[in-house]
Amino acid sequence: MSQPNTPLKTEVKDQNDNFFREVRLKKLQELYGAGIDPYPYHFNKTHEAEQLLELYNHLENGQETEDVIKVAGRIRSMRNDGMFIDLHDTTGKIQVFSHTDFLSEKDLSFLKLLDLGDFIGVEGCIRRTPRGELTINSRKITILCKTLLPLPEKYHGLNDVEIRYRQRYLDLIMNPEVRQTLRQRSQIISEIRSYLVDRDYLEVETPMLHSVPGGAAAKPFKTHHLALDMELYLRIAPELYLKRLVIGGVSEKVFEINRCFRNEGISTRHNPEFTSIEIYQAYADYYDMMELAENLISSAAQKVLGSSKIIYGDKKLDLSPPWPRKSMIDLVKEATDIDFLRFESVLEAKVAAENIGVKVSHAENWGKIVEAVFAEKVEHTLIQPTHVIDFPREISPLARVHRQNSRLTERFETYINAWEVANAFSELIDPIDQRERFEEQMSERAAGDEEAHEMDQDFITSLEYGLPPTGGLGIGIDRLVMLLTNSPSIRDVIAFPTMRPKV
RNA sequence: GGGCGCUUAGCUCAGCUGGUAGAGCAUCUGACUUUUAAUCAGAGGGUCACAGGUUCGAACCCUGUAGCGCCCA
Repeated sequence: MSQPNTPLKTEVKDQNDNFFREVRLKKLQELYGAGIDPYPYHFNKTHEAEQLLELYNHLENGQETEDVIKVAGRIRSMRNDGMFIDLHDTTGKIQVFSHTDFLSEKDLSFLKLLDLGDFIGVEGCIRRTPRGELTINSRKITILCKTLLPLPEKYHGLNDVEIRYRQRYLDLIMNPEVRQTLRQRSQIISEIRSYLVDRDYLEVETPMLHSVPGGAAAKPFKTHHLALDMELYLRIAPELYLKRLVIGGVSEKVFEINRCFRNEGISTRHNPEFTSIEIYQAYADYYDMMELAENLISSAAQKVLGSSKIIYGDKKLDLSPPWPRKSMIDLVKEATDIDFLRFESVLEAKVAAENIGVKVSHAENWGKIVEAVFAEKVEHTLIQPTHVIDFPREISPLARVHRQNSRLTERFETYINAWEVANAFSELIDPIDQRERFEEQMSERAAGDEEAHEMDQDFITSLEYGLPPTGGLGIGIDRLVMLLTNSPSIRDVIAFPTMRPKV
């Protein structure tokens, strides 16, 4: 229960904020006093700012019209005591002109109650000023929302990265490129979705709450269900559920675009919650998935940016398919002159890795050693899109054994700008092999690898009812959006990145 | 987890060798009234992230803490 006599609690940071609020609260009271509702319910706008700029593109300097239009937006600038207002809506800016020729004394005095940041609706006639600015001669201004706090400074804007991420709404108001990036994110996801839906892939949803976290090597977030009194985990990947759907035959082709959660550190390329797409296609193998990855990504770039050649930082990236396919073993051989397939024992591989300065103290099997050498010696060289194919079996417990070499699997990861952007396999469909892989993972877990996969008995059971040959592909949406929007940090492409609470 | 750096007015930033707080924008008052970061005059606005320490004296030096950033694992 709230106490009736306690003053209204606000999010005000300090006394100075109060000073700015006091001024605006006074204006708010004056609006009420004049019988004006500072928070009305509705406004009938007829045009967007950008639309007007196009519609009246032909209007010459100094030319006036009798066309009455209505626009709405936020006041971003006022000059000459409110005589000139820059009104911004989500499409752009239009200038509003208020003059005694068109407005009463009462209307003009109302202007004094407006502040930068307030939302207003304007009705008036379109003209172009002698200096060429498209302008509305206002006949009537309606306040649509009185603001209580001032916006950051208009010229230098908002730079403080901490405020930008914590109060993203301010970042969005002040920085057009932030709006642009988030709009492009939406478009990219939308294009990926329609590419797949157009080709008869079925979009599905699988659980976010897992009793056994699976489908990836990662530490999960733990939570608790009260009524069932049980531990649950936020999912680290949807993989095992999506395969169950293919087993069930809801569709031969399914995909899910949704959040995953991994309990690990934060960096410019990692956020604890991130968006991925996973796609499964019956009767397909990893070669089909390579083509799908290339087509999905290049067509998204084409649709959203108008080109499959993109610029990221100081690099030019060409996403036009096809992308080179190189085996992990060969890439390591090219970089180090060492053919790890030669080594039959873990010890031989370990010595070879250590001889070239790669630390493998925690790598207790051949596959992990190869992976460590790859990560250190090769990864940073993979700037242009490259499918790295044929991963060691030990680090790929959900991928099918390679048809030519039983030490490897039919798995690939796609690297762009040295980042892992996609991960895909010919899925392991043999239930007996899958059980053995899980058992190997369990012994690694017992040996201290917290990220090793857990046994999922129901998944094995589902495989025993039969998963057809299937190709699976996962793409990290956030990193893809970073690449396509030239964003240096993953936080730039996530509207509300994870932050530690302040105070 | 480790290293380096940042934190000063609402915002953007100065602040010298340690001597007690500055500018622009924003706000308020007034002038002006077809401006384009409008202009002019004046005013108000500070727990210098937080907590200790050194010192006659700390935004500044030292230690710790917090948040944030970059790099590394």
